[in-house]
Amino acid sequence: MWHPVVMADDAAPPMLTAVLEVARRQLGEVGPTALSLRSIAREIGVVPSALYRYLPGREAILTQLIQTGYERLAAAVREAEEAVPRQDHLGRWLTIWRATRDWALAHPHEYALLYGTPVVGYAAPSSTIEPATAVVLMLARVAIEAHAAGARPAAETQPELAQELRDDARTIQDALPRLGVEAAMPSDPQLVLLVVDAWTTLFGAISFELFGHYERSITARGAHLEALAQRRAAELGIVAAAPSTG
Amino acid sequence: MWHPVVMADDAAPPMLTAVLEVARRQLGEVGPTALSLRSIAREIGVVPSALYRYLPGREAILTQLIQTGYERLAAAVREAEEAVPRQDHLGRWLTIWRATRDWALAHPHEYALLYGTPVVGYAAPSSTIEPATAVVLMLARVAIEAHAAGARPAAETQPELAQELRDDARTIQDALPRLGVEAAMPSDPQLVLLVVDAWTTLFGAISFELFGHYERSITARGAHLEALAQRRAAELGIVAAAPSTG
DNA sequence: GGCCAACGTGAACACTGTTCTCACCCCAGA
DNA sequence: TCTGGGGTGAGAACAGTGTTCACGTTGGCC
Repeated sequence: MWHPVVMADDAAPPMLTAVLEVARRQLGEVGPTALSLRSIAREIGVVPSALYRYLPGREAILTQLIQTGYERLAAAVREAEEAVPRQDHLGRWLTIWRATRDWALAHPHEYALLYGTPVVGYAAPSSTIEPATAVVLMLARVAIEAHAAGARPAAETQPELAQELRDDARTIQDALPRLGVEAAMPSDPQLVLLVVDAWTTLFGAISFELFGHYERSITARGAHLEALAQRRAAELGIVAAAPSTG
Repeated sequence: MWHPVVMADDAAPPMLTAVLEVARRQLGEVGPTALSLRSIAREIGVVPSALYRYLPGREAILTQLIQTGYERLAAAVREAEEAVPRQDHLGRWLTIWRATRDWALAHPHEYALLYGTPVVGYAAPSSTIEPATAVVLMLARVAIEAHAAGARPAAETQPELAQELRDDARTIQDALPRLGVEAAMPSDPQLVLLVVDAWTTLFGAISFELFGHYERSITARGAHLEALAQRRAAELGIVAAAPSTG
């Protein structure tokens, strides 16, 4: 059992913030598994055991980094997306994809901590799964607003869906308002599932790129992600807004 | 520098095979980063330094496990796929997806070693990237055979492709015969790129499932992967072969 | 002024990967 | 039959890790 410092946001001990600062800096250089508590203490100029006054152990540092990592990723993507005109749904959609990839390339080890092999144990603490939903929620918001503006999913990509999957879709749909997505959504479960599809593709592609699986096949990584984003947008019926002679 | 035992397939030292056997067994329990050379030596009943007669270090064990891991995955998927009638392209396609997921669920740590955060260093040795292509090659073969049988990609999912991406597609296409895929393929780059898309989706979804990102959203994981496979098949024009009253 | 709690130190333990020296043992050649 | 010699594994050692615990010091409050 461990009780000190309930990690309340108000008045965080300066040492704690120093630990997380140094930890994130070192994470930019060495990767999650190589991140060393002793090395962090060394850089702060303190003996390793001193950190145990503020943290229950090494895993807690990683958990904190995961949580703020999701928030930093979300902030970067949100900032990029908000610069695009609201009615340009395709532009917003593509921007989310690009900004996510840009952030991942700029912070590969931090990305690996979030989306690579879990290192804290195989069940993520619930405190880390809520901020993790930010990017998919942004995708969902764009898809919903595009739908409200008349976009319709391509009809031919509609296999018969298993009932349990329809139930998942409905549960997700019902949870959206609570997560800040004002969803006056059609009862069609296809929309949510297509968003989950796109979300999976986005991070699947970035992970493949960063983890070396495109090594001798796809070299035009940016263009490749762009094509994926376009295809997923097309499935959702999200098309270019500007005057296009199509 | 390190020279003994060039890892030739003929007459591998029994200790070496024992190491890899025990290593894979332990990998089934603890995960790649926790895999310990000392623990392996302990189980064999030998002192740690003894292993250095046969291996240059811990990373070499992981590299070996990666290589044979890809081969084991490929074997499992191939066995399942070969049980499906050749002309049932959709059935073969879906079987590849299911078999890959089944193997991943049965060997989560081994899957994490292959498709999670790289642990051997950020450039995979070239000996490990060739067997890694087996699954995507199987997807490609089915897509090509379906195409030869008349399947055509959906026309509307065709954004203008960047030239560099078309070049990648051509390079891949040219490499296929050398990799055992007898490809009398159309010059359309779309087909290869759609296969890469599907490949990315497949492992993206499995990684999301295993690494906990579907934790409170998608619970019907099997049905979900099935839907993804169906959608990717539809984009490639792979449809059910049997008499179906559409 | 004295007390108490928070703080950081230092030593220690149990691990890890890796290197090096040393003894053994078996087999080839004289 | 004796004698090397080479491959083999043991053992100790080094540097590093996460974690625990007992010990001083120090600063603020009564």
